[in-house]
Amino acid sequence: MSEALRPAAQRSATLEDVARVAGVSRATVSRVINGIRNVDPAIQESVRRAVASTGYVPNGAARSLVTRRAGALALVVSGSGTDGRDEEAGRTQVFTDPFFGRVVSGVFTGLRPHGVHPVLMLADAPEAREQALSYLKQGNADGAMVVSTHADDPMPGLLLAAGVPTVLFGRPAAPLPVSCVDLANRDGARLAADHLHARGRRRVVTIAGPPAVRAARDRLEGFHEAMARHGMPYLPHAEADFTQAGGERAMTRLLVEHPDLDGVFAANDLMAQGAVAVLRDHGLRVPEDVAVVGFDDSSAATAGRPPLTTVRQPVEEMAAEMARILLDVLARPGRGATSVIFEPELVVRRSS
Amino acid sequence: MSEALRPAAQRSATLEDVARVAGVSRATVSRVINGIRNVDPAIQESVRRAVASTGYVPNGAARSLVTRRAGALALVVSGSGTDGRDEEAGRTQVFTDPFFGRVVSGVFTGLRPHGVHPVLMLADAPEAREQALSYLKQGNADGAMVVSTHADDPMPGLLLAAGVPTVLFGRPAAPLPVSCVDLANRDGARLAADHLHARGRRRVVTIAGPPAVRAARDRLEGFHEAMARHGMPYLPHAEADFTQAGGERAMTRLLVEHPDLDGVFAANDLMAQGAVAVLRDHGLRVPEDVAVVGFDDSSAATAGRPPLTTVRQPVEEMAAEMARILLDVLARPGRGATSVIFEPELVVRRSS
DNA sequence: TTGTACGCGTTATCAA
DNA sequence: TTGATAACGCGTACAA
Repeated sequence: MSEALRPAAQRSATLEDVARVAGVSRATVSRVINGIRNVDPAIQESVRRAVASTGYVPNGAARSLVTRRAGALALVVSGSGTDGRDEEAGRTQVFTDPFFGRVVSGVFTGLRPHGVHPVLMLADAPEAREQALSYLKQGNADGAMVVSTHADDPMPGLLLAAGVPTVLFGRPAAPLPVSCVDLANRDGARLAADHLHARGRRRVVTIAGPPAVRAARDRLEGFHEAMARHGMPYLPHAEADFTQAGGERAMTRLLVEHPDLDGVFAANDLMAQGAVAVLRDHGLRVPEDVAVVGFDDSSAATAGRPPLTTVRQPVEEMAAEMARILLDVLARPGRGATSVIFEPELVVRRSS
Repeated sequence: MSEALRPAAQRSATLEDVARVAGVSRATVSRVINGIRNVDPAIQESVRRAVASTGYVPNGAARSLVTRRAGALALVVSGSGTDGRDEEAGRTQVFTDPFFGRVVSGVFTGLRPHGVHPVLMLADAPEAREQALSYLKQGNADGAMVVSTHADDPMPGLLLAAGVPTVLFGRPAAPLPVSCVDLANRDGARLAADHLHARGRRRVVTIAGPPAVRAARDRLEGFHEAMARHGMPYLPHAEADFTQAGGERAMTRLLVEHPDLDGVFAANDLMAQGAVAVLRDHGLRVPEDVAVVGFDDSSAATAGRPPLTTVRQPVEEMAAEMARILLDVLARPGRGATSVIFEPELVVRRSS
């Protein structure tokens, strides 16, 4: 149709245009733009003027075609699919979890100084995984940060096989040669155990996370180990799904089977919050009757009443480090895998 | 250095390679890849085989250089900066809010069918805005979905001026010719008002959101209008920042000034949750002594005790629609701005 | 239906 | 220090 229909269809200025205006060659303009030295200051100035007057902005595609850099990194949320539930509800569940928000926040902290943006990818089903993988193989992102929920998540392996620079949040299940950041989950659980024991709790139960999640298993095992050292080798526990509702259901079951319990350790704050709610529903006082300890020190820990004693996981710092590691791998490839393990910390509040 | 140091540095296959293997021209391979008809089935087959054997994957940069399409859309969180607080803490605040998670979830719903991924951008300060803007101008994303917190956010205007296809979550403050999705916030507030009035509450207070947020203002005004129609023209209100902690502070203040209040309307669920906590701290029963109504129907509404009566904002649907509109604008440009207003719905739970 | 050939906007190499 | 010029990998008129 007529050009008139697209008023501002003005092909945006190219290097060529700037060069013409400045009266130099494309190459020189490119050098100025990319801050390469060896350019006459006077020429630099006139080029800058030309850039301003033409409103020139480099074309990202052309640039990455030749540099082989996309200037973007993927943040892959690699899940297990939404076990039969409504698909969108499952997604909302994942993205609404404070954990996800903290990861995003930390990633920004790590990426911002480099002017890189994260592209979000959800790999929660085979097709979605393929889609994400092909997107990465196309070079639309230079590397991937992966936070996966299931221990048997195939994504890390697939990325590695595809040669995509990758860093994981959480150690890989199989011993893959891949960089990662993680928390010393067992240590964290031990802190909780020692604390509950020191508080004189002797009938303690655990609300564990999904056994398919490595961090969940580590927390459970670490807790049980520590309690065993305190002379309490057999502890009841119920499994839940890291949600508050799941925590409520688990607490309800445990309360039926062990009405005399006096301490609860939950593998994350959301479930701990659910536990507190159920305990109070049953007329039990927290912490007088039952002490509750959570895990993560997320916003959920301070949202309820009473605020939760919890094991702090510095998610933001970890995510920022994950981003930095990836950036580093990109900057000088060929280096071996790095892994950084963070130490948890007990935060005592009023629930214990 | 020596090539040997980079084992798998094998330049990935190009169209050219595939063509050679299949014994056809680049053009034909391209046609097969892009599903263009008029290709002999036999040739199609041999091309596919060649693609498989070479492990060919199209190069995104080269492709978008010629198609002028990035295949990515930006999700811009355009804030006001972190009013003096710690920068990362403010970010975590934003990303941890259930609202953000729901937006992300909905965006995925809208984008997934088209194989497009959202690249996340945080424009919470002048530099960040510039960075985001230039990223978009470089063509790294084909359009932007903007959820901005402040009414006087310059981002929509800047994007429009830059010619970036844009859709807003929430009407623009100034009457810009830009597409958007929004909620009929005043109607929602009216639902809450009518409900509280029907419940016989006559000493009602409001916890409003930041006046700089348009939705917050609309909810406050809508509530007051409706209450005025019920014969209660003057209602006390306190302003907070949409966080639970803010809600707690506001509730505390209101309680001091109006110890006899019997109803609270909060402009979002997080603040309502905070209000409930404070009310219970003061020995007041919800809903017997004080009825509380929230807004959003986010996960916070069902997290606490009692679960909140609230005005449902279908954030996921709205975000999905925002994505679809943007996709549509991209598909056929030159169309006027579309705006879709969603209707809120009262969800009665036990807090009122 | 297939192939040829050009252009997309940069960066980078090599002379000058 | 600067300027030609060759890639980079792909889509697509146009010709065959």
